[in-house]
Amino acid sequence: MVTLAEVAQHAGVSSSTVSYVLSGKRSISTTTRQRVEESIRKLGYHPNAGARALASSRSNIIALMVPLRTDMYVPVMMEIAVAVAAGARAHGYDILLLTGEEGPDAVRRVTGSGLADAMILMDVELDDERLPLLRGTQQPSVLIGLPADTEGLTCVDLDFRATGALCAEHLAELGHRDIAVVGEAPAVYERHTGFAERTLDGLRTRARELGLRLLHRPCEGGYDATAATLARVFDERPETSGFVVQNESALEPLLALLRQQGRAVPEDVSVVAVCPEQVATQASVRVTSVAVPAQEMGRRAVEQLVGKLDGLGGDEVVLLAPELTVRASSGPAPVRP
Amino acid sequence: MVTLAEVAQHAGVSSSTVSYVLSGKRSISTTTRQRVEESIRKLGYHPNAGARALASSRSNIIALMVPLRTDMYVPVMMEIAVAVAAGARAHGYDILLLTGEEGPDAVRRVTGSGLADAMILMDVELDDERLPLLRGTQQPSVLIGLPADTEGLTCVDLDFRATGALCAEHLAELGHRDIAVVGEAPAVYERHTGFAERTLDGLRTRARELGLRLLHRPCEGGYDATAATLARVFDERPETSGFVVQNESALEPLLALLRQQGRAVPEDVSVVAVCPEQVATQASVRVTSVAVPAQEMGRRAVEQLVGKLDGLGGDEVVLLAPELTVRASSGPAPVRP
DNA sequence: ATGAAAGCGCTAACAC
DNA sequence: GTGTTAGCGCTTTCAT
Repeated sequence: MVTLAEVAQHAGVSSSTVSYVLSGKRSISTTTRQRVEESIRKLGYHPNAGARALASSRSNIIALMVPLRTDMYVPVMMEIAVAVAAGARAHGYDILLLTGEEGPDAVRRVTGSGLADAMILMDVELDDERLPLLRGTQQPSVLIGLPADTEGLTCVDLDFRATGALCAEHLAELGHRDIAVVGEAPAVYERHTGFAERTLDGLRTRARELGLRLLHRPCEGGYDATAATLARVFDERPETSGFVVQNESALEPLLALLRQQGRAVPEDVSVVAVCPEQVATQASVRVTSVAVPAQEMGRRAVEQLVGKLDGLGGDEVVLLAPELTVRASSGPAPVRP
Repeated sequence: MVTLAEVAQHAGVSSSTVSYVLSGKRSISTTTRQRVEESIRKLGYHPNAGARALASSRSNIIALMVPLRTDMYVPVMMEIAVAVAAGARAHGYDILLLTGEEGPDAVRRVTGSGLADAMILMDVELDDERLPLLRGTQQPSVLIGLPADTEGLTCVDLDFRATGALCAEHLAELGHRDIAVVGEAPAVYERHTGFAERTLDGLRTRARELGLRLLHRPCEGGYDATAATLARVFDERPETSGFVVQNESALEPLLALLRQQGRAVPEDVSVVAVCPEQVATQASVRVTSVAVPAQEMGRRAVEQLVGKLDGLGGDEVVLLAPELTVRASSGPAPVRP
């Protein structure tokens, strides 16, 4: 293994000079720099991560805690994770992947050992058990998601309340009066995941203001569960002409079911979804949707975190404004007989 | 920050004793051990990762390289990644997440800096550009996927050739004679990803042996692309009665399209898919499928790697045997007029 | 069964 | 602009 000292010797300079060439923390004459850089290349030198972390108290690693539940809104999570990884690398950081499984212990382990300089938490619950620990630590962190109390925390999330409101508005403008919300799986609500509850809240509030009737049903997703949900909806509210789909794995089944039932989209029924663009555009009907900007969320989270690590910027809640894209699945409400 | 020396002082022992209590590398009297453990708890001591890595030349970190392409067979990748992370933790390792983006450079960076003790590569191409580097390194590694030449490498993968063969056999047994393969996106073949080509190979070989006629069409997935593919298939081979779907994002669209065309599944057309269990069971028809055992692949990869790190076991190719589960989408071929 | 002490490779004062 | 050097916190011989 090539060490910094060997590089120094090879270049005929002191080890600190090599170190400073690497870090750029003090000015080096061009000739010296070139000599050092050449030695580095020739010897194939790579700084030792452990030694560097020990000496500098910085690992240049960001921990990313992703939910263990692999069965839920997976594509979005993956997209965020990859965006975080890419963004982190762009700032010189590597990503340590933690699964939610370990829970708060993982936070302790990572902060305690200095394994990571900072952390990003995904899938934050409204009253997340990891939050007290974060508040009590020096370690900078950013949440992707929004807990009930954001005091002392930095959060990045789509403004799901506005998202819900936007969906309600869109359907209201088209003349729909009876709206059904195909929600997330019951477990998501039981865990009090912020985004699900906020979306619903935005939906309900705006619906009330606009005089819409709203029916909300959690839905596991998949064909059978969606079929059951749909049957219940039309049973209880036959007049329903607008759907807001929150669980993306219920989207395609819903469209297929409506088709089977002879309900035309968007002539008889309008459908609006909250999902990644890809899902909306690849479905059997181009679906009017509010995109979950996974990439941007990941990118912004890293930016916030790097800002904190560099001592700039404090706690802040970044809520991304939702954008609704009208596609082929929504249209004027059918004329009532 | 609490250091090992502080623990030692608090417990009234030398620092080496504390170190040995932690590592268990030499016998300690019960009384001493208890005193030390108590001090550790009382002081809230956490070993410093950097120092440990420097002194022991082991980071207890495994690097995991996942493909950057977030749009492809994502759920499987995510499932594998999470399984790897969980498995690694169970063996005392953390996971460093690398995106394929950096390519071979990431391998150099990680091996050179001692950031990770070993690495797991996903999404391996038949002639992957990272392989020469791996062969030339001391760093243990495991591939998830199978390159063309496995000499000197350890690989874990589903036996995709057998998977293809299994699908062909199943349809042949049911009396089907004209089979169409809805393949992966063209880009997947262009990159010469092993699993796609092997599946096709297994399919073709067995089909020939069984006297089946086989039509293979790459397919981007999504509704429109699948519709186009389906149209071409029936155009060229109107007699087609069996489908093997390899691209999971073409599965639900295919089922919906067949339904729309009035082709009953499985009475008129049989469908067999290669996909995760969840996709097969949540589709609009319970789909006969060969499961991609993502969890087990991740688990096995970690086991292989830990074995290597512990000096046991050498290079090995672990091919998991495919299992076909018959569900509602496949049945006897329709009687020809 | 325990201690003492020599590094591991790098960073960052402190010198000049 | 460059060199010298004292640690960073831990592991691991070598002693006893």
